[in-house]
Amino acid sequence: MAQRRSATIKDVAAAAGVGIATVSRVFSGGSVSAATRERVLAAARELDYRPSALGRGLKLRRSGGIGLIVPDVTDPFRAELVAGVLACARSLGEHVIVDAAHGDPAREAEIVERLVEQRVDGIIAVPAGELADWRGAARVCSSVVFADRVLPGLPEIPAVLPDDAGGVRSLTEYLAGLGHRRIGFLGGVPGTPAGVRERAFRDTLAQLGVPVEEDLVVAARPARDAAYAAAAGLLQRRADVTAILAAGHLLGEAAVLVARELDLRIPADVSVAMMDDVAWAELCDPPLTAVARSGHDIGYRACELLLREPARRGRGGPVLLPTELVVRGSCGPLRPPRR
Amino acid sequence: MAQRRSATIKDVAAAAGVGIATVSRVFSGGSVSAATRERVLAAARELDYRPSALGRGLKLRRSGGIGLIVPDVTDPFRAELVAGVLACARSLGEHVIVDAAHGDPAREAEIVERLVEQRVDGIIAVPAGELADWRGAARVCSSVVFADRVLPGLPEIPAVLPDDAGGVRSLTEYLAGLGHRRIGFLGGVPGTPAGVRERAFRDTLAQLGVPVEEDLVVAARPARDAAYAAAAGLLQRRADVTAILAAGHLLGEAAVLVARELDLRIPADVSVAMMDDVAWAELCDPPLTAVARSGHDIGYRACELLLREPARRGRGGPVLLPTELVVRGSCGPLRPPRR
DNA sequence: AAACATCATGGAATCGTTTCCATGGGAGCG
DNA sequence: CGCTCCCATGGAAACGATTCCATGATGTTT
Repeated sequence: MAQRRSATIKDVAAAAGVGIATVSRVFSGGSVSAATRERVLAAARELDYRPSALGRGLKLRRSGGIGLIVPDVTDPFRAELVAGVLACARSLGEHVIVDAAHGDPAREAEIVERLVEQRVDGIIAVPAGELADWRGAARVCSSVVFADRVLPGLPEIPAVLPDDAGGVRSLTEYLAGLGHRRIGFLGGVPGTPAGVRERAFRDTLAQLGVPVEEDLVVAARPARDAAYAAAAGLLQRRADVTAILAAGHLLGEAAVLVARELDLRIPADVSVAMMDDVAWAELCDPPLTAVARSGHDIGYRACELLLREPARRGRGGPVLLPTELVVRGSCGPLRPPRR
Repeated sequence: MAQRRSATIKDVAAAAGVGIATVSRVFSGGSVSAATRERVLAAARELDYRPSALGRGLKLRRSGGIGLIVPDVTDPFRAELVAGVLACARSLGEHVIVDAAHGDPAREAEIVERLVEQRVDGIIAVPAGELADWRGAARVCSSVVFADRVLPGLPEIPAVLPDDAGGVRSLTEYLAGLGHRRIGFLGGVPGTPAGVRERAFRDTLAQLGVPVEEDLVVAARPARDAAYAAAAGLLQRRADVTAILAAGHLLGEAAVLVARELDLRIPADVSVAMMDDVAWAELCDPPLTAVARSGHDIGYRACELLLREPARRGRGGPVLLPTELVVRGSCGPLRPPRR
């Protein structure tokens, strides 16, 4: 029972008195007579045999797994995305190799390299940069699907994205509808994909006839300290802003903390709304108005695109998933300015 | 350049005019003369060759990856744990196959089966139940380390655990020190590993000479709705509780929401403290006092135990990692009872 | 200068599967 | 009864790497 090395298909064949081809058929669904099948299964059970995915993978030239690269698994939105990929992959019988690139293109390139060596059946990535050999990976052994983000230099890679622009637009319109005119925008650094959101903000304001004050649009790296600094800078510099639109949950968090620090009441003194409806938005006091994009759906959809719709991939541009405005209590109508 | 099938070691050998053994040595660190090595690398680059982990794995009988099973990757604490495992695995050159069992032992058993077939070098699990063949997995191809939780029936499996008992003790002592005597305990269902926390709560109270009222100890399944129901039940049934100790972040969240619903001010009407220092604890108003256990450390340590200290595994019982009481503003001194 | 140790190198076996192809027997049909 | 057809089955050749072992060419020692 406790054999030195785990049983192989050969051992099972010998024990059942059949050829290895027959054992293989039993386990991978070939046609085998009922009696033989039973004998083989009994022998396999007896020997505690598990087919080796390595042997099979070598022969089949695929590992039966996919790779998933995210910036950070602890970000609640990314965690949801991971969960979505996991759910879809499981339903399709594939396993998932997950790794975090932490926003570092070099690290990401290493991960891609490794996944290609593993001969994964495909890669889903929230890409950090163009350093990795995305084209090579897509060509050599597997296909690539981007999720949540795209890379400007690689338009041919299929992608599944949240409708960020639509989300920002609805937030902006909502705030403007409440009467706000001096709306602070906390966004990401210009070079990054965050540009979509800032653009949507500007466009919507322009469309509503509200002038954009450059001074009210600030950018921060995606990190807690940077977000906090940006929010503090904005709120201290411009005591006359009446609303803050945070382009991400880290920025929203920063806005809330800074407001509390400065003794500004939400929404009496300043309204706050953000992108990303993470769990704490509801726990905040007051609960935060936010735009929800479903990380789960994005991950699930990306995985489907990768594994079950090879034909549709990349046709008709990226798949856009809808966002939803969740109104809570953090935004109020315009009041006379403070001070 | 865009060959039909990706280049193999044979192609590289032929292109470089050497034997395949030499190519193998170049890539896996054997001794090769500098000139030959250069020729081989040039040929490999030319052919865009990547060694196949499948071929290597078959020969070496190991895949170079480990498996990680958690109940749910979207739980912030579990996400941190995943990040810790990822960090350690990366530093040791292994990849990680992640899957979520969602608390279902049957699903977990399937995942274990799959990982064994993949011939992973080891499995780290936050186990859901004893249905999976943990012993078999540990024996056949890989070793198993439990993280964050253990299974009573499997004491021989090594484990890395937070010092839950210590954490609950410090919370209980803290609340009692503020004068609280009627402390409500929101815990997990009895059968589960959550028992450790309840036991620590009871023991600490006994030690402090405070009688335990059974009516104040309630249990909930680890889900939002169940947690909310438990918290609501407790606070409505016993309007005289002056403090709540939530044994997990979901329960803490429920306590905060229910208190808000019932118009109880924190900490004026009721003090709230919880296990798990998740991100929103700081964003809450008032910020929540909590006990921090580092998911990252638990994951990292479990991975180290699995991969680099096979000798120390399982000796001297589970590894206990310290917890830390983070005092914020959600607990106040005892006041005259409400009503 | 002979014997020997050292080193780079290639050949070949091996890891555990899948799958093509050949074989043999039984059933169906004329 | 003989022929064909089909189906279950086994043998053997991949798949792409590692590694033991043998070989020849060096360099070292007495």
